[in-house]
Amino acid sequence: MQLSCINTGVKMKKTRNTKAKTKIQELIDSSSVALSPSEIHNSLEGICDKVTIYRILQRLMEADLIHKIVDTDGSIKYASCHSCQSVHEHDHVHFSCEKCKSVTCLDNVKPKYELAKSYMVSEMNFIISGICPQCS
Amino acid sequence: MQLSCINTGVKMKKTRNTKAKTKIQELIDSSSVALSPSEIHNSLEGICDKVTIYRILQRLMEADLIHKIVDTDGSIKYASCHSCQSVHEHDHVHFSCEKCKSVTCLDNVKPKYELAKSYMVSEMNFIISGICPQCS
DNA sequence: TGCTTAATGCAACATTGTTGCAAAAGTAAT
DNA sequence: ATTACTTTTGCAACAATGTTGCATTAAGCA
Repeated sequence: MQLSCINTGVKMKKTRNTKAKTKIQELIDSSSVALSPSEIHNSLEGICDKVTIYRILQRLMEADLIHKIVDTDGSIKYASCHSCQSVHEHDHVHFSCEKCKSVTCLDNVKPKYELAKSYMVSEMNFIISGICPQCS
Repeated sequence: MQLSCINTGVKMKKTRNTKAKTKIQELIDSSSVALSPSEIHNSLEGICDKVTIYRILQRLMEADLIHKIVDTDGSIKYASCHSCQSVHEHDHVHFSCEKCKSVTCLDNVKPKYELAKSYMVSEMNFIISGICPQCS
């Protein structure tokens, strides 16, 4: 049984590889910065509806092919999962440049913190804003 | 010259203490969890327009009386500045409970990370989601 | 080729946040 | 207290982002 879903976990759903899905996945994979749904929509220039983009992004998330980043202003961006292979973790830092407005993954920068054991951690979103090396 | 603005920095603007501003400030100060603009609006039950709330929150931010937190889903919440007195820093961790949906400041939890010197840091938003002590 | 079901487009809607402008209210001086 | 000045507010209208239902289209398998 061939599944396009990488997730080897509990619930497997059959997902189909459509043109739009392939395009979006390629776009995110080839991008050095995280992309917002509207940026993706503009890049694809009417290849599909905005609703479709939201739904495809959701599917790519569930398939662990991309991950979501919440930017400093609360806007949502998506980036490819470069650093995570078998183990799927997004505990790395993101950087948001105030000048060029780019959001990038700092895959090898992982924050250390001490939390009381009474907290059960499932996810984290760590974004640092400032000026990136290219802009300074 | 008496100013209601704590910010001792460059540009000082005279701000007036209105009923709505006082109420909002009191509400945020007395809350143990971070509040969203709509939550504030509901709590105040029509004491003022939603536009006014956004503008007051902006003013309280500029006066360094409150700070903004971007939740896991990108929604914006505001919390009082308990931990920062003269030095105004928001380098502490926030916790977002998936069960009770509360966002709290962990004032004494400060993450450590190593960033290349080529990055100029100005702010950070670190939010960890999971289950809080009260819900587990 | 045909069947089943996932995926899409469209329209309509919900939420959040913003802008301009006239009216109201706070603050200081008279 | 009254006046004068400026900030603050309310209203309406708008913009951006994201969601839902449903009919239609198309992917993938037998």
